[in-house]
Amino acid sequence: MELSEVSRRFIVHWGEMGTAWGVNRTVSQIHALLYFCGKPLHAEEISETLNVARSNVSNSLKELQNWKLIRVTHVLGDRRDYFETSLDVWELFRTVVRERKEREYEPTVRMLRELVTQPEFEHESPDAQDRVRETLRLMESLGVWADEMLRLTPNTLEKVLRMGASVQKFVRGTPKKDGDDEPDIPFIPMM
Amino acid sequence: MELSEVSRRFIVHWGEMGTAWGVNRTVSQIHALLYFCGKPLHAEEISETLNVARSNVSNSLKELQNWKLIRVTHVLGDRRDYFETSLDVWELFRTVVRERKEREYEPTVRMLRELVTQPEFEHESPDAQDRVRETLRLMESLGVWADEMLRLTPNTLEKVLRMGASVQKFVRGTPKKDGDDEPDIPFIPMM
DNA sequence: AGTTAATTTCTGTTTATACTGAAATTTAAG
DNA sequence: CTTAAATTTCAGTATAAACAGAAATTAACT
Repeated sequence: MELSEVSRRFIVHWGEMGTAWGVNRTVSQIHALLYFCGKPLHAEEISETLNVARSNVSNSLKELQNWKLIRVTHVLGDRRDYFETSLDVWELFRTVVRERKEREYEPTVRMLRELVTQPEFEHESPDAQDRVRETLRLMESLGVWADEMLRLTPNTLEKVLRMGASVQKFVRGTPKKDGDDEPDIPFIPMM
Repeated sequence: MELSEVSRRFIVHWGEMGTAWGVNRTVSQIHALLYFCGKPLHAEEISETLNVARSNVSNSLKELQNWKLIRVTHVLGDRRDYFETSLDVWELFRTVVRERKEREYEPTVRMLRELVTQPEFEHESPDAQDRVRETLRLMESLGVWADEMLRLTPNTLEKVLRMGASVQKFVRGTPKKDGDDEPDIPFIPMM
């Protein structure tokens, strides 16, 4: 398939950022391609379009399936597997968050939980104990919050996000004109 | 410095996760060490404690400074630089979010903004145009929201996080008993 | 200025990951 | 069952990042 200059730029950039996002270039490029084109493609076409080895495409597609970012489809009278991604960017976003939570976050929560329940943990300095416990607390709060957000539809999620500023007012009263907000306002649960 | 078994486990795990978090093992280990110990350390001591080359420590400390996660301090009658990290895990969290936003997110927003303003962009299929524009919209919403959250004190931030469920009720009315929420509820701005 | 401690920079090595091309396997159709 | 297409696995290569150790630089004290 011939790529337009615009799509090429989109895909190349996505590939470059992939590294920062925790996937390799090819994986990221393939996903960008499927998203931009908006139609199912087979491996051979991907391979030719992006100029990467067929086997590389195969492995990258498997990786994208692990991420739950693509699914297989078929076209009548064609044996080949076609791959497509959701075209709803909010849904994609949720999928990525869900996966990253599992990979980058849950393992540490588990470790911390185990650590604080060990008898030897009590031998640490009280300050260090507090720090570890606070870390666990933060991560658990984040986890609960993320799960709640992930339960929302993309549509609702977008609204919640747009509410950001309002939520702030709600929690802490009137916002300050400039600089950081006041350090400590008692929390009144809302309902 | 001699590490306890608990601290060793903490530091080793942190180091392993570092890769998934976008920093290398040593960088992550050093930060874990400084956080766990809760007192300033000089490079030599870090080097000995973690068994990594002095030069590696030097570079990793610089990297941690780029991340704004550590600062230099000094002790009277000692020429050496001592390094310490904030012991407030919420502040650390904010710092990391701020940095990651800049590194993993802003570049793409910039790219998308440029892309949609190019004249050639209009030649793409309307659907592809929409997808790119929606992607930009999502990322800009996220960015605004994140900036708002980052403006809060750690204390307030924690409260906002704990409000997660309530916010949801607020946006979409009563939560459903099970499964996904309803797809489309009109949004009534709150204030 | 000279000396020594402290830190950084540099170069080469190691390690991990990405990738290619070929071989092997699987899958579907005849 | 045979054949051919499609896909995956595998082994070797390339690339990039992490790291160690030495050399060079910087900074403090005499």
